[in-house]
Amino acid sequence: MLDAPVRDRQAERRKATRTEILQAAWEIARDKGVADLTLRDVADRIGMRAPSLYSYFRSKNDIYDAMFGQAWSDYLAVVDDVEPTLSADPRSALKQIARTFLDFAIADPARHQLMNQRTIPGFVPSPESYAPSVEVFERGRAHLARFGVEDLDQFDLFTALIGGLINAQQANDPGGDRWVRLLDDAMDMFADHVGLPR
Amino acid sequence: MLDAPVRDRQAERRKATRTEILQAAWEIARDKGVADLTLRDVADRIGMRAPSLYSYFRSKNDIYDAMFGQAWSDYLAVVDDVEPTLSADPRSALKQIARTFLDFAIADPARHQLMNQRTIPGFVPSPESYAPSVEVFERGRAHLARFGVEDLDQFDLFTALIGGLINAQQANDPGGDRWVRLLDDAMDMFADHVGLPR
DNA sequence: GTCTATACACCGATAGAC
DNA sequence: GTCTATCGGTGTATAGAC
Repeated sequence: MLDAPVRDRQAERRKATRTEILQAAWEIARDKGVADLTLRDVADRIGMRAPSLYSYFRSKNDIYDAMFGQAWSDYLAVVDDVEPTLSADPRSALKQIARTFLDFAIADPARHQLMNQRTIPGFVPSPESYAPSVEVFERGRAHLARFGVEDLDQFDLFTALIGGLINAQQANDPGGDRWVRLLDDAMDMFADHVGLPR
Repeated sequence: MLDAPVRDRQAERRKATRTEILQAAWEIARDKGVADLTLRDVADRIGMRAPSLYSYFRSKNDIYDAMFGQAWSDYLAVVDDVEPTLSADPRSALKQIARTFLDFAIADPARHQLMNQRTIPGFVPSPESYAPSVEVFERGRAHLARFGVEDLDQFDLFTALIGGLINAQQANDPGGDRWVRLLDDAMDMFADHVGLPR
């Protein structure tokens, strides 16, 4: 009996194909909207037939689920990069945290819709895909707690405020900056409310 | 040549059928989600075949458009009812205005999605259907202006704040009250920010 | 294992008989 | 005005070629 090979070339290939499928799906989602994604479009883009995708994902919602997890993992990586560079001044750090999230959302509205809205019929993220989003949430909470903002209600208000600006922007002035440019003002309002020093 | 009849029975009947179609559409939207609405379901509910709907609406998006306009007109009627009863105290009135909008949104999530999110593929409200939402917007702006909150940026922040709470509620804790119960606190935060008396 | 061909049920929309 | 029939498109399932 032979030893198992050190590298599992087949598993590597499989994973590479999955990545290729997801990449194509993201391109189409950015282009036509995440709700207008079709399996035939995805397959076409990588030279496959639609049913072949079922060798890599159990359903279309499974693809959405992988995209959801990937998006939040990507943002978690952004948080990892940004966190060490955050200002020691609470008010400045608050604005940096908010700005980072907002920039990420605005850069890709389709991704934001998938990550933060529950708008795709029948799609509910799996616990595994949901995990990185929970981690991002906890990171933010922990960081604000260092400033003395420890109340969950206050953190919920913080996230709702940022999300509200993003949603208003995308729904009422897509591509513009009417709401987005209010972010710093909004963060000052919040900082005052929770008693951060000026 | 005969005089035209005083009542146009045919037009009345036509309008009644349109109303019946919309009513059925709302029931299904509430039940299965606004994005899961199908013409066959709507037709079935009123004892028609799907193609017959095209005698009353030019497309499915036309139905969405009528629903959009109806929802905002309904809310405008709510505003009409509530406005005379608003408190003379700016801070209290602010909370009443916000609470009214939030209650309307939470009472029917499908309606809120249609009214305030741009999430249905290919649907863009027509100018006629958009008009009542503009009117609601102007009413709110005018009312806040009476308290000295005249800056458009401040009003935009006000609407984003309320919408953010609603969206966070529906996306992360549907049916609960984790974000919704923060409304009064959020309104106090905003009132402080714009300098309303305590 | 990977992919294709084929099929099914459903969708919005249209044509045409009555 | 309402119907039947049908079209092209969708997600999904499966049998079978390689």
